[in-house]
This record gives sequence, structure tokens and C-alpha cells, in this order.
Amino acid sequence: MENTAVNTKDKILDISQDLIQKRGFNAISFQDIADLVGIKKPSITHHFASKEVLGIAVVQRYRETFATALNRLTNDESVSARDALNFYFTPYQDLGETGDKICLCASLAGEFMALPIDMQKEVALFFNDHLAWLEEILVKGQKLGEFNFTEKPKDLAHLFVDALQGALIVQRATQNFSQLDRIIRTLTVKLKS
Amino acid sequence: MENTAVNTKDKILDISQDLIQKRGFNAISFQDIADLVGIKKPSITHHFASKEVLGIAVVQRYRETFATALNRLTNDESVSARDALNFYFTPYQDLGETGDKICLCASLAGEFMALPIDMQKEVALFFNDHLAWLEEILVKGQKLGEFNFTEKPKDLAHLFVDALQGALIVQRATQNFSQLDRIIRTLTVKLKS
DNA sequence: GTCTATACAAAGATAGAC
DNA sequence: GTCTATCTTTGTATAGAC
Repeated sequence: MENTAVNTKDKILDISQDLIQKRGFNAISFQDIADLVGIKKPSITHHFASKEVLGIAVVQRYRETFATALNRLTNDESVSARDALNFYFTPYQDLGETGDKICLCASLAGEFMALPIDMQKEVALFFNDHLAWLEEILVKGQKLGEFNFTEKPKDLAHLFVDALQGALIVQRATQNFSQLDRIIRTLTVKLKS
Repeated sequence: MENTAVNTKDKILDISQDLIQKRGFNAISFQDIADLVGIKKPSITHHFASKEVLGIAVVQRYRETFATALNRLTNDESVSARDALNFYFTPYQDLGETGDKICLCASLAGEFMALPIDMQKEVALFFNDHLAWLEEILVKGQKLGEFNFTEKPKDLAHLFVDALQGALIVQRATQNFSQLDRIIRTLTVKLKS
């Protein structure tokens, strides 16, 4: 999940993502992005034809970065279900520590009806990716005796995604930055085998 | 939680709230509001001096409406903890059924860093109100033997708020509209005494 | 209390020089 | 690939008539 761009195009993507996670898509402008990248406003157009095109690129990259990381975990037989789940929490924990950023897709989902349709599709894919991955991990962990729970795996996967995304949103607003860690503990305690 | 305004000022508040719940604060304009209210754009200024003033009024009213309803439940001795909790779910369920709206404060919290400071404060108060109320109800239900759970009431209150808010956000994006009801069931099953 | 008219700034986007 | 210059639209806000 590193963002250390060398070329301008990636810098634009990095800074746009950062700004959206802080303020949302509709509250940022080419001017904001250009200022932080260190170029002039119209130069962005050379890399991304429109704000919509830029927005789509940002979400797509974000979703694919997660998909790749999650698939790697699932395919690696040496990684236990519990380790995989713990690894899943780390990006949320990193976001929580920033104090001013939430998940890109939570930010976009908050203004969902004001998004271009192609951005909406990417956001939906992101959540569905995560729900499916979590369900798979929970089933795997249950089968191998790592987890012990009575809920349906699908319901528990929903609970995890909703609670984690909600926790980041709520804790940023309330400035109560221990909340995410507490939620993670509350969620995982129920998996004790 | 009814919104059937008779005067223009309340109509502006109602429509603004509705639009923010759908699209967020930064994505809406006086023009959008005026069109739906059926007046001209500058007429809004007569009722609310600025967009910020309007925004503050919308959140404040929203927060106070909830606070009043929740306090009524807490003060009414004839209402059991379980009934109070079930009543707490109904606004979320109503929102879930719209298919395109989320909690006003979740929408605002998603673009938190792009909000005027006084709107931020109102949003924070809203969440803290709900967290405190839920904790109180959980403690009460536990004492009276209505609920049976092992988590700390504060942690469970966090889980409820985060999961409910998260569920509305995620289900709107994924168009999977059974998710909120499933989350509510998942959450309440753990309270079975 | 609502309107028309307008001011002013900022938005996204394009053209064309370098 | 980045710039300056410019276009067009839209945003919030104000002035003043009715």
C-alpha cells in the first residue's frame, strides 16, 4: 500500500487519493491537486482527460491494489486464516493512525449518488471484493479449526466490513482514536476457538 | 422523524437534508435546493445567510430530533431496554428502504475534513449522543436481565453505531439491500439472554 | 418574503506556444 | 510534458425593486 511516485502521473494519482480520503471527491479540485503536485492546473489534463477519468483511475488503482494483496494472502498456503485476517486489519489501522483519512471507498460511498456511474461501479466492486474475501477466510478458518463462531460466514463478513468502515468514519468525527482498535478486538474475540 | 414542512424555511431544511443524505454537502448547491423548494436561488439567503449557516441548521435539527426521541425512550419507564433498542433501529431501517439515502451524519462524516468547523462539531455531538445512549440502554438491559453479553457495554455500543452506519453506506453502494437487516439480526443475536 | 439583476470567485476544460 | 491564456459554466453572495 505504498505511495512513492516517481513520475507525474502517479504523483497525481497519489495526491488525488490522499485528498479524497480526507475531503471527498466533490470537495477537491484540479487546483488543489496541482498545487500539491507542484504543477499548474491544466497540466493535469494531459494525464487525465477529465476529473471523472482521474476519479475512475484513482478508485480502480485502489481496488486493484487491495485485490492483489488479498489474493496473495489467499493463495499462500503458509498463511493461516488468522494471520490473513490480522493482515487484513493493518490498512485500516494505518488509516486510523493518520487521524484525518478514511478508506477511499468509504469516502466515495458517502457521496455515492453524486458520483459518476463508472466510479460508483468501482466502489461497489471494492466492497464486494472485500466481502467475498472475508467470507472465504472465515470459512477456511472455521474448517481448519482456527476460528469458532456460530454466525453465517457471510453475515460475519458483512459485520466486519461495515464495522471497520464505520469505525474509521465515526472515530475521525469524534476524535476518539482508540475506537478502531477496540472494534477490531471486539470483532476478533468472537472468533476465539 | 417526519418532515412535512409548511413554511419555506422548513422546506429548505427538509430538502437540504434529503439532498445531503443522498449526495453530501459539498456536492449540492443553492440552485439544487431552490429548484426543489420551488423558489429562486437568492431567496434562500433570506432564510439562511450562507451555505454554512444552512448546513449547521440542518445538522443541528437532525441531531436534536434524535436526542429528543432517544431521551423520551430512556425516560419512559414502561419501555424495556429491548424495545428501546428495537426502536433505535427503525430510523436506520427506514433509511435502508429508501435505497439512496444514508444517515445525514454519516454522509457529512465522509467529507468531514471539508466541512466548516461548526458542522464538524455537530456531527461529533451526534455520534457521541448515540454512543452514550446505546451504552446506557445496554447497561440497563443487562442489569434487568433482558440482555446477556460478555463485551464491555461501551465496546458493544461502538460496534452497534459503527456497524449500522457502515451497513447503510456499504449496502447503498453494493445495492445489496438485505444487508442492514442482516446486520441488525447479527448484532442482536448476541444479546440473547 | 420573493423576485431580477449582478458581482465575483472558482470550477472544469481547451488551444496553442515552448 | 508543462506552460500561459482563455472560455464557459456554475458556485455563493449581495443590492435593490416589488
